[in-house]
Order: sequence, then structure tokens, then C-alpha cells
Amino acid sequence: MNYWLVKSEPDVYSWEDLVKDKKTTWDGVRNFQARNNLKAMKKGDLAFFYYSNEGKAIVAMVEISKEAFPDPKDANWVAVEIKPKTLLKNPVSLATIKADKKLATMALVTNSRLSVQPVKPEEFDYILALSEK
DNA sequence: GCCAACGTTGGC
DNA sequence: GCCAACGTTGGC
Repeated sequence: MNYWLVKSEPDVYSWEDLVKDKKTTWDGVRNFQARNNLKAMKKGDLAFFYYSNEGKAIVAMVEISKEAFPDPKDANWVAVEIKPKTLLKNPVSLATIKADKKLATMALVTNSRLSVQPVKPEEFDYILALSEK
């Protein structure tokens, strides 16, 4: 089981949209590092759903429901399918993550532009605990 | 193969 | 809305 983090701008595609759609194709990733991460995803893996620009916080958890397949819009790239898992009790903001020494090594902090990134199991658990507060 | 120019992302 | 950081492209 691996853990991930995917970014979305809430005006473009929000958690509410995902809940409404039941599942969605996570495509449009045009970055090699992010593509490699998509390819490494396994069915059943969990990922945080992060709002960039507006919100700047981890708001929910999603599940990978289909492993990497060619991006329907461009076969040189790949997409996965995700479905909603749970909405966090409280969002965990970027400011909180940056301020926490345990999370300072997350790609979200060190490589803020990467749109699909791995999360360590201990980071995943720790953030979940933070969201319960 | 280097690097300048350009485009895009995302925090502020 | 601005701009810094990063990734990609293309000329040499």
C-alpha cells in the first residue's frame, strides 16, 4: 500500500465534484516526475486531495480505483481513476504543514510545483491525526 | 550536451 | 495580479 497526494484547484475540480461524479479520470498530468508517480500507483492506494491556489490545504482522502492507463487526451501520458474516500474532519493547511518540523521534508514543501507526489506512511498517519483535532 | 528563453505553476 | 521557482524546448 502506497500513499500519495494529488493537487487540484477547487474552481477547476473540487471534492464536491468528485463526490457528485462518484469517480473521475485523473488526467492532464504533463510532468515526467508526476507521470512516474501515477505509474507507480496501485489499485486501492490512498491519496490526499489537496487544494492549490484557493484553499491551500489537504481537504480529503481519495482512493485509486484504476491503475495507470494511457491519457485519453494524449497517449504519451498516463491517467489513473480515483474515487472519493473520506472528507477530512478539518482541512490541514499548507501553513500548518510548513510549520511542523515532522512534515518539513514533504514534497509539498520542498517541491511545491509537483502535482502528483508520494507521501510517506508516517506522514500520512500524522496528517490524518492532525485533521482529527 | 549546454544553456538561454520561454511557459506554467502556485504561493503570497 | 505579481513574481519566484521550476520544467521544457530549441538553437547552437
